[in-house]
Amino acid sequence: MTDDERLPQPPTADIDLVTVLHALGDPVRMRLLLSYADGAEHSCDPRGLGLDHLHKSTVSHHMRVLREAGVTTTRVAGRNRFVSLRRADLDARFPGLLDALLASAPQSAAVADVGAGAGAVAAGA
Amino acid sequence: MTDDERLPQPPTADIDLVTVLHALGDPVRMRLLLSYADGAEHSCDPRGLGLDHLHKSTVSHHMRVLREAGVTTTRVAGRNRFVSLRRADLDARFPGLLDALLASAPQSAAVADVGAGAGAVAAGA
DNA sequence: GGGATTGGTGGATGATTGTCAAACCATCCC
DNA sequence: GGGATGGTTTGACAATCATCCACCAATCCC
Repeated sequence: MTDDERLPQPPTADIDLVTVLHALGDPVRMRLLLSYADGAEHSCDPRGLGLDHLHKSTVSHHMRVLREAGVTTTRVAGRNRFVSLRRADLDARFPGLLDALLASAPQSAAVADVGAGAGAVAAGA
Repeated sequence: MTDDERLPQPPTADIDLVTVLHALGDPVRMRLLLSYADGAEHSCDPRGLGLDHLHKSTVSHHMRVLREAGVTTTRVAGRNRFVSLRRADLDARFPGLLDALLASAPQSAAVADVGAGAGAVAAGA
């Protein structure tokens, strides 16, 4: 499960705060973060996340930025990639940051802004 | 004191999380944030902040970005500008965020040479 | 194998952005 | 008035970035 192949990502100690903030300082990536906040693994399919207006490659680009910043991890399983939040790593490196962000974000990054959020693709499944 | 003229800034309710994160997703502005974390008012002089390598207009630009994002407030007194953190506003809008940032930042945005707290400026000069 | 599915790569392009330089403006002080 | 001081504005320029498009790569299923 969790020991599949993973796309390259920075080790926990190398996660840089400014890089993380830069990654999250974009409405699309903030929207992705909110989706990943449920702790579940998500496919790369942006449908249902209110990002239908974006090209697939654009979403792919944003997910890469999040991963390279250390925000997410991507597990490769067959032709699917399962993206999830590196919550433990982020909490260890920046205690309280993620909680504060997730508590504050919905007010500023309302789903209505980007579209209707139908929820996680793989959440709970 | 605090009712001098102030440069334009967004009202508290309009401070947007993504905009704030975008503003802080830059090493120079993160450095400024750390300087302002002492709660004091600071002149626009970047000397002593480890930003000596930057042109003054560049620093001015970064301070404008911070102010327009709602991170700082600027009081105009004579020919001086006194910049300070909008800590109460930020805490009200994003509880815990600033604390988490300031607790985490020094690890990532360490400044090599700054040994003097010459950043804080007494208004009575 | 052949086709469908899932997702990424690379190029192109327009928009932001970080930076410097020089000019400018307001204020203080002699 | 005339400098000197503190800071902003404007313009220019290179770098980064977000986005789209067309094509590609790996995998699953029949």
